[in-house]
This record gives sequence, structure tokens and C-alpha cells, in this order.
Amino acid sequence: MKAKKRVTIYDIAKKLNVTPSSVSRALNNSSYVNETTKKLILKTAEEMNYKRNTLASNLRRGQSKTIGVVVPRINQNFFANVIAGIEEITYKKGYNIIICQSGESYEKEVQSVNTLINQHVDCIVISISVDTEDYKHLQNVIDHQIQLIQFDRVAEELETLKVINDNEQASFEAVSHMISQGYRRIALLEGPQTLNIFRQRKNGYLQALAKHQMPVIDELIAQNAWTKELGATATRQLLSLSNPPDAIFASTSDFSALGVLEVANSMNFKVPQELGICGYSNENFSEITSPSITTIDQFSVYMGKTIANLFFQESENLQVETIPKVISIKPKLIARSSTEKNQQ
Amino acid sequence: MKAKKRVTIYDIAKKLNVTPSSVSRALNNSSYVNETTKKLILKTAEEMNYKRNTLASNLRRGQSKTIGVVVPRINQNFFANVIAGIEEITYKKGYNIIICQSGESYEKEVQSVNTLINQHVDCIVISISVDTEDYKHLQNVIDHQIQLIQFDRVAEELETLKVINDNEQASFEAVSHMISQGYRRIALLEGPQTLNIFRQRKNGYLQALAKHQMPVIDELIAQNAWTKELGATATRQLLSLSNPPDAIFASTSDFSALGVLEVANSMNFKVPQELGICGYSNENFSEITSPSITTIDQFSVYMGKTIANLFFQESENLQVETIPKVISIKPKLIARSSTEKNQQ
DNA sequence: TTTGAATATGCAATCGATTGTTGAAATTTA
DNA sequence: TAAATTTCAACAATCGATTGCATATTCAAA
Repeated sequence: MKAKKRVTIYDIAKKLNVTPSSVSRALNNSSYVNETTKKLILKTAEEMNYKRNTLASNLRRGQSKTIGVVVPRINQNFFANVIAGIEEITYKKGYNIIICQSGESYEKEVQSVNTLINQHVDCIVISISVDTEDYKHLQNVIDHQIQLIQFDRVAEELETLKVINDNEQASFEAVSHMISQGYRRIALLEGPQTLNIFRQRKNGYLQALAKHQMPVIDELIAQNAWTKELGATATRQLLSLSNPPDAIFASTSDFSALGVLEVANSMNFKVPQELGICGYSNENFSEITSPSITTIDQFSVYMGKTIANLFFQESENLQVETIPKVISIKPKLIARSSTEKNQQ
Repeated sequence: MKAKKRVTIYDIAKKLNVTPSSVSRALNNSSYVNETTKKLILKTAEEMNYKRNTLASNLRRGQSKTIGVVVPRINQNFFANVIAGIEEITYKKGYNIIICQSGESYEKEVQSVNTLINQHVDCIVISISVDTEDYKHLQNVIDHQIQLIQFDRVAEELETLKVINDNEQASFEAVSHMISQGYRRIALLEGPQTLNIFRQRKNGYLQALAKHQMPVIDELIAQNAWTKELGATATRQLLSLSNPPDAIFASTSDFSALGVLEVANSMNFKVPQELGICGYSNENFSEITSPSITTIDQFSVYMGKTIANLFFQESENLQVETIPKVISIKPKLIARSSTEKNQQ
């Protein structure tokens, strides 16, 4: 049994003794077909189990109705949520999304972007990897007239559409909250400063300290503590200082905050009385640790929807050139037990 | 400034005064081109920033080098991990994946599958939604000669490639473990029985009871308790019984197990002494609740890799018809504090 | 009956890349 | 040097759907 060929508009045309043009017009609901023949064609197409070849259609039309998404990892809550949000909107408009993971590698990011350009996607949505330090591949996207939307981790100098969180503000609020709770030696676990989001979060931390006339103590700033393990290691060092911090802001993620909590427990620091903890991202587990962890919600699903809507707005709005636009979503501080020093 | 057209092989051909055929051959590294011209063409293509139009290429070649994936939700740990696993393998082979979410709706699942057929994907990987009760759309995939791989939640009667967990065995082991820990009245939170995985987990539960000559008590089996909220509600009822259970197996997910834990705490049942709890899926939070929750790891990323590898094996193996094949992955029981009755 | 408009359909080019066939030039062999 | 062979490139068809233009048909108005 050899592979049957798929049914094409030619097959339908032949069967009904009309031209492929008419079949195509009928399927696209064009007005230039007789109502009767249109119905007949649609009925026959249905019967013959015809499926349009989107490849051919897109080639002819010069668009693909596809959006490419590049993220470091899809099995990371934040990114999975953003993608879910994007998909929810694009689906309704009949668009598909192609997903690529950069795995935090520059090489793979470039390759992913190239694949998407080859695929003639109508838009590329990207959150860059830690490794990414030059943006030729992104410039390339623009040069190919493909809409580029950066989100969360963005290359600031590139003038593209951006959907971001106001990290600095959120971070500022988190640290201010800790100060108002009575914490006085607040340590910072910072992420790789190549990523703008981590720079912004550090800024927010510094500004909150400044606003409250508190000194910046270098030994309380731990670099590159952006996983649970690295967070734990950094915490071990911090808590071993002769004058240890009374609070730790794990600005990178709730995972590192979790590392902090575990080390604090094992070293017998009482949370939140002797050590306040604040994380970032509102991972689902942060609510159920004991004590529950204060964190920052980024409205990730909403962010995804915003990205998709932005794309559709821009593509309907037929300006010759896109005006670089930045949509900033204000994250929300979620105060929980891990910073309730006052109440104790 | 009007949109520049993209560079095509014709542009390259014209510039170098050769034919498009030669350009194509050079780009595909065919042997029917002179080594010198090949190098020249490749160099020029590079300079002109040429990107192959995959649409045209695929149309001509009759394949798309694309795999479609349909899952209920992508921002659910298990599915996100499976997808990550698939992507890891397909990426290396130069394949793309297109993701669709069914959102547990039959309608949307059918539409997603149709879109993927239209896209001429080479393979469709699917885990069906709760709502799905007929399989015409899947049969349709087969009729279109598209490789179909079902995973996790599968339509058993359809003869396709399948990658599944041995749910029954895992469930059997989990309940046996609880029995060996000394629990005697073990309740079951079951999921919608339309899904095979939930039927299998129930079977495992029943078999474990049977093996240990324990009676099946109807009032200890709670139907449709497959979210955190539903799990909590069911638990409230179970613990209010005149003769409440001394353990609850939340066979649907760790989320419902979490619901159980919270209700147990609020109703002052001591876990694990007075109430044992076992979940399913090994969500990352199950390790850090207090007490930590016993659960079952499904090796989700590995499952994704298995799926992708299976596809490539089958497509290389040029048999005329695929032999329905089922790969079963044995999940692993992870015993934690929530079932440590013995040790207390 | 003729003219004009409206409607419906056919024809053929096009999107960009691939590939089987053919023929010319270059190289090897006799 | 002639014949045989190899190497390389051109030509043209093809994948399936879309669409501008041309033509045919129908019907109504003049």
C-alpha cells in the first residue's frame, strides 16, 4: 500500500469540472463565486476530507501566520506562563506559535532565531539568554522586516517593541517593605549583571537603601547567586560573617530564596525573627513553604497576552515604520510570613 | 522607505550570472556543482544575508521538518517538561516544534489538530484532554499519513505509537508502601475516569488493597478530585466521616495532595501520624512542604526525549506500515515524610 | 433589439526552492 | 587524434494555493 497523495484543490476542481481558481475562491469565501457552486465546492471538499496546504498558501501569500518564541527554558514557570498567555491570544486569531529554547546559550539562541527567520514567521518574541552579549542576530530579524518583540530580559539598546516588568520599582518596594518591617542589615543575592533585569533589581535595592539613609555594605552583596544551590552557598557565607545580615533579598528568584530558607533552617536562624527573606517571581511553592516566602508577582500570563496583543495592534496599524514602544507592567509585592518581623 | 524584498536564490543567481539551480545545489551541498563556484555562491549568499525560505523548500520537498505538539496546558510542570525534552532532541535534528494547548477542551483540541495537519507537520504528539471522548480527529491524522504519537493520556483503542507511564504499577507501589507503613483505611482521590491514566491509577489502588486483603470502602473513594480545590473539598468530607481514613492517596496530582495537606492542618489532623498523604507527579513543591509529600516521579523530561527519539527511529526505519508500539516508562515512588507513620 | 452593467468563471503567472533531463565542455582513455 | 567518459550548468517542470486580468454569460434597462 503506497502513500496516497493528499487531496488538493486540483482534485476537487477535476471532480466538479471547475477550475482550481474557483475552488480556491470558494474555500476563501470570496464573493466572485456563485453561491450554489460555492456550497457545492465546500461540501465536496468536506467529503473528500480536503485540508488546505498551509505551506503553499503561505508561500503565495507571503506571510506565515506564525509567531516564533525564543526563551531560555520552557519548563520554567515564568516562561511557561508567558507562552501560555501568548498562545491564548494568538490561537483566537488563527496564528500558530513555534517555540525554541536557547538553554541560556548564545549559540543556540542565534541558531533558533535563524530558523525562525527561515520559517518566515511574522513575528519573533524573545527573552534573551544570560550568555547573549551581542545582538547581531536580533538586528538581523529587524533587517528581514520581521516584527521583533523583546520581553523581560531585553537588550535595552536595541530599539524594538518591549514588554517588561518594572523590576527596579518592584525591587525598591520589596526592600522598602523589609526596612519598614525593621530589618537593618539587608543582604542582596544578585544575578548575572549582564542581564538588564538583574541590574535593575540591584538598582532598586540600592535606591531603597539610599532613600532610608542606610549604608551599602559590600560584603552583604553576593554575586551570581541565581539558582537554589548558588543561593544556598551564598547564604552560608553571609550567615557566617561576624556581623551577619538580618534579612536577605534573593532578587534572582524564589528558587534562590528557597536555598536561603533551607540554609537558615539548618544554621538555626529563625525566620522571620532573626532573618527576613524575600524572593522574586511568585513561584507556586513560595506560598506553601513554612514560613511562606514574601515575593513579587510578575503577572506572567498577562504579560504573554500583552505581547500577543501588541503584535496584533502593530500589524493592523499599517505605519511604515514601527515606533519603538515599551510596555511596562508593574509587578506586585506579595508580603508573606518570611518578612513579618514586626508582627512577632 | 518601502519594504525591501528578501534575497532569493534568483537574486544570487543573477548577481553571479549562474542559474538558480546551481545556487540551490550549492546551498544544499550537492556534488553537481564545481567546487569553486560552490564556494563563490556560498560566500555571496552570506554577503547578501540570504536566508532560505523554508516554506518554499518544504512545499517542494513535501515535508516540513516540523513536529506538532498538543497538550492540555503548557504551563503545567509535567507537560512543560515533556515539551522541553522533545525540543532538546528535535532541535539537534533541525526540526521545529509547534505547540498547541487544548485547554482541556475537545473543540480546541480538534481545531489544534486540524491546524497541524494543514501545516503539514511530519508528526503530531498529543496528550488528550479530559473532554475528549471520540477520536475522529486522531484517526484523521493517521489518514493523512502523519505519524501520530500519543503520550501519557492516551486513547487506548487507537493503534498508534504510545509513550506512557506505568500508572497502575506506580499506584500499586504507592498504596503498598502506605500499607507497609501501617495505614489501614486508605482513601483515594480519583480523577475523571474518562482518562485512562486515572482509571489505571485507581486499578493500582484496588489491586494493592486486594493483595493485602483489605476491603474496598466506597465512602473512601472520592470522585473527580483533581485540582487543589477539589482535593481540599473532598478531604474535608472524608475527614468529617464518623470513621475517617488514616491516609489519603491523591492519585491525581501533587496539587490535590497539597489541598489535602492544608485541610488536614486546618482540621488538626497530624500528618503523618494521624493521616498519611501521597501525591502524584513530583512537582517541585512537594519536596518542601512540611512535612514533605510522598509522591511519584514520572521522568517527564526523559519521556519527552523518548517521544522524539521514537519519532526519528520510526521515520528512519522505512517500513511501509508502522507497527503500533507502546513504550512504557516505569515511574518511581519517592517516599517522604508525609507517609512516615512507622518511624514516628 | 441593442447596450451596459453585473456576475461568474477561466487562464496563466506567481510565490521560492528543488530536481530530472539534456547538452556542452573538459578530461581521460584508446 | 578520435572516441568515451566525466563534470558541470542550463532548462523547465513541479510543489499547491492565490489572484490580476480577460472573457463569457446573464439580466435589466434603454
